[in-house]
Amino acid sequence: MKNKLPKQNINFSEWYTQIVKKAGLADYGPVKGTMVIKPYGFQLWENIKDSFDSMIKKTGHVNAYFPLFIPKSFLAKEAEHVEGFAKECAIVTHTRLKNDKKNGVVIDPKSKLEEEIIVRPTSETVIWSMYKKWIQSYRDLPILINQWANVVRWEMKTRLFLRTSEFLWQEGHTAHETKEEAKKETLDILELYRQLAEDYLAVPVFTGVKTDSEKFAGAEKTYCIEAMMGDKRALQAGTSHNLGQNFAKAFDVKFQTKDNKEEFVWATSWGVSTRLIGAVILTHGDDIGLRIPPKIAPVQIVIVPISKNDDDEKAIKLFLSSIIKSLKMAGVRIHVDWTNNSPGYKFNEWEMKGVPLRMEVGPRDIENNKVVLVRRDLGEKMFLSKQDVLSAVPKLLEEIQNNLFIQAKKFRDINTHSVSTYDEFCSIMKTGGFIRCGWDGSSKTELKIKEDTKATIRCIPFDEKPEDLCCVFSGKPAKHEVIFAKAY
RNA sequence: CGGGGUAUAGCGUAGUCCGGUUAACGCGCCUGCUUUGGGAGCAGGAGAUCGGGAGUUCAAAUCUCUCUACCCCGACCA
Repeated sequence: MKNKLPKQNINFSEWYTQIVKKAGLADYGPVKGTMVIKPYGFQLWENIKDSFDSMIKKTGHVNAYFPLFIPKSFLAKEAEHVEGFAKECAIVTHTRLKNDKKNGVVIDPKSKLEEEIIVRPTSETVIWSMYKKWIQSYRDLPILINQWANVVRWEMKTRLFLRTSEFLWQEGHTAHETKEEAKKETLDILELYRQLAEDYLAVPVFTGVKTDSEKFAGAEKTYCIEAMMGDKRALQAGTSHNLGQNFAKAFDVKFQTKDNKEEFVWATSWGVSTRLIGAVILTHGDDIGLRIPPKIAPVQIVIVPISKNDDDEKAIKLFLSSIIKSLKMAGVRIHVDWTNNSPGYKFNEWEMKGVPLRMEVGPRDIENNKVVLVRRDLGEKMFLSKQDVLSAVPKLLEEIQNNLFIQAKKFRDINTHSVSTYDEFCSIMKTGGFIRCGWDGSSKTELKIKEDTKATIRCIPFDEKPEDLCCVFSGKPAKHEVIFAKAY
């Protein structure tokens, strides 16, 4: 055995970094905190992206593109927003380099910009500066725009996919006539995020509201999906913000109502990022490698031919041609590994890359008119007749998709505890997991618990039942039932 | 950004404490032949100014300083 991964339970963090690199998902870029997404990882992203893109198009949203560069002054228009992002902005101050005998290339001081430009950490400000031009009357509303883009946040500590200085995401920015409509939009999108996570990524999530201290800088309310990773820590997988009239006021975006009154526009924004790939890895991965849910897997079935000579190879190609053709027609993403590596090598390689199904075809199978199928999620080996393969593969892919979700949900549920005393709370936090408990609603309590245990309130779940609960920390009657966890 | 650790060929390591020939090994890579049902074999070959820079010395992978990246633990975040 070579090229082995570290065991998850020995060093989960190291396991993560290694699998990302070994499975060919990504590599480090030359600038600190940057990431190269390699073809296998990018196909995964494209599949996630396409799934969500069609969801939002079905609900009336359209794509557009706004610039990477934002005037520095824009960021200052919304007070909380500056506060939230000022500390992590990349700033363009000059526009030219020049040659220097001593130091190679240096900044040309003559090219200093009058007003410095920031690289977007998120696009609310540019977008609302444009919406001001586009919106006059209620007839211009709603605006339901999304963009697929890169953003830059200068993070101190970075990790591939989970937190990089530059990342890819989608950001939706909508403008509405009424408060209710904006709220509905925020919640409708959250529901799409839940579907994306659970039905496509097979990642079970809690849905809920962020507390004030955890909400987006500039939002009235932030709704989120929160998932549990394989090390029992929480990952915020998507957020949907009800921005109220904050950005409309900051950018002076008013519209005329039907009865000819002037009113500020109501706004939402929402995003998911390449972090979702991290969620997939950390939710489903095991000591062998990745396990990618079939719906988003770049390769859904890999075929490993086993041939002893050229005649075998010819026979296998012939045997496979009709199978491959029909599977492709059925929309199955298929790859045949004709490399000269040994079968054992290929088995390990593709298991590490998380391909849901493997088909083995050798002389023995051809003789019996059969193929071998192996499920990545269970390691189960099956022998199927050639005729049965076509109907079995789509069914198996569906089963694997469901099973990954069930396994992840089971894991999350047994590691989600309801507690009523702070002693219990602390002892559970030592071993990890989610805790559901009462909270008195004060930021002080929240902060104190964070200082003690490193756990934060991931969300106030929609299905909370605070009625008979007391705050786990203060003992006061609970204002909310919340979910605590250590987060990524 | 603070504390601790690591950095030697694409990957994993030995050598570093105690400075001294041509920097060693396994895997991978290239060529050829033989192979192929759980990480194939033989033969030949390429590949490292020892993370970067500065210093001490007749001599530095080895000692000193500094910078950078990664890992673990804290503060910030999607």
